[in-house]
Amino acid sequence: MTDQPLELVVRASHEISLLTSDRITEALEELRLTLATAHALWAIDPAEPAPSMKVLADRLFCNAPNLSFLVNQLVERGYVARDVDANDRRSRVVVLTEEGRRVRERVMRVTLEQSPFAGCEPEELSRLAAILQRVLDRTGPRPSTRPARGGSERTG
Amino acid sequence: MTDQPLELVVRASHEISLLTSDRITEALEELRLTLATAHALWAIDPAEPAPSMKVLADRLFCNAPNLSFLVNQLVERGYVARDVDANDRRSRVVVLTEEGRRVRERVMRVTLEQSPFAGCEPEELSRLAAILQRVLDRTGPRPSTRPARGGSERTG
DNA sequence: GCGATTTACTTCGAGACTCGAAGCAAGGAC
DNA sequence: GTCCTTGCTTCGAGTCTCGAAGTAAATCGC
Repeated sequence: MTDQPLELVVRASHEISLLTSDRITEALEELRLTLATAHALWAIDPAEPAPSMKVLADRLFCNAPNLSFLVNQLVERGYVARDVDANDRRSRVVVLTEEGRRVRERVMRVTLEQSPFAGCEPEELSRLAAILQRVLDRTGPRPSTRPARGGSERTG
Repeated sequence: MTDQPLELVVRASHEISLLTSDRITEALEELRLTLATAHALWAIDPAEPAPSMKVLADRLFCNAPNLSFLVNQLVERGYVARDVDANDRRSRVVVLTEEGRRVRERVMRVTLEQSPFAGCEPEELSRLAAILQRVLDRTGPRPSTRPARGGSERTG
């Protein structure tokens, strides 16, 4: 009865995430990051406009106080800076520093290398990507870690 | 450059896990569980022989002190009990109580319902299951949350 | 048998994460 | 200008996680 595909998929997906987290923890320590701060750093794509605290909190499924804490960690380590948004002076945007960009690249590289998905054939990976993309699209648009390639996003 | 399938897959998979966690948190509170304790409860399949603390810790990617803490939580809530393993009196096996079985069922049901994967067509789900199973198989056998259907496991 | 080592687990203390409540400053309605 | 809302921060409490140290049982070497 444990063999229904949905259960297998949910468990496998979760297991793969945990395994990946477990494998990268050591490398993250060298970068003075934890899983939480590394995830926050990952969520700031230098190719996109700098996200506000609120946007970032939504991306990370966490609340404002928690994000303040995480960003403080990154600021202390010199990986990001806070800027006041000129269009709304209540809002602070989080900007990667030069070193932050480098460290973020390293986090991504290590994570992709260590992921069990790294062992997939390109063809298998493409099928997987297509399915997962569809699944995410169906859940309704998220505050975008992944900015919708053909997208209608009006980021300014 | 963000479009390579591996990155998309790793991010999507992680995102889906987080989204699922976020969605079930409220329901778990009613069961007096957190994500960590719910995960521990999930990892104890009543159809398999009761796992030792060590086996359970391996399944959850956590260490011994942490597992002690989690099992204590579950014991306090009446969902599991510790038994001394007759074959090795150093070892304690974790056994679901009657209520523990019921609560575990509920955790699984809620999680599967709330998972973004729940929206997949059966055919899509099967393809996904096949791929993920292959990915996990390639990473080497884990201490088994998922006991290898055709398996050669000698559980005694 | 008996001591030394290893293994399974627990306790303890510290650090990291997360949240709700409360507070502050800026924007918007009127 | 006043009231309300929004974005963020600070604070305090609770949860999670780990390493270090300790206990008990098993195993090894003899």
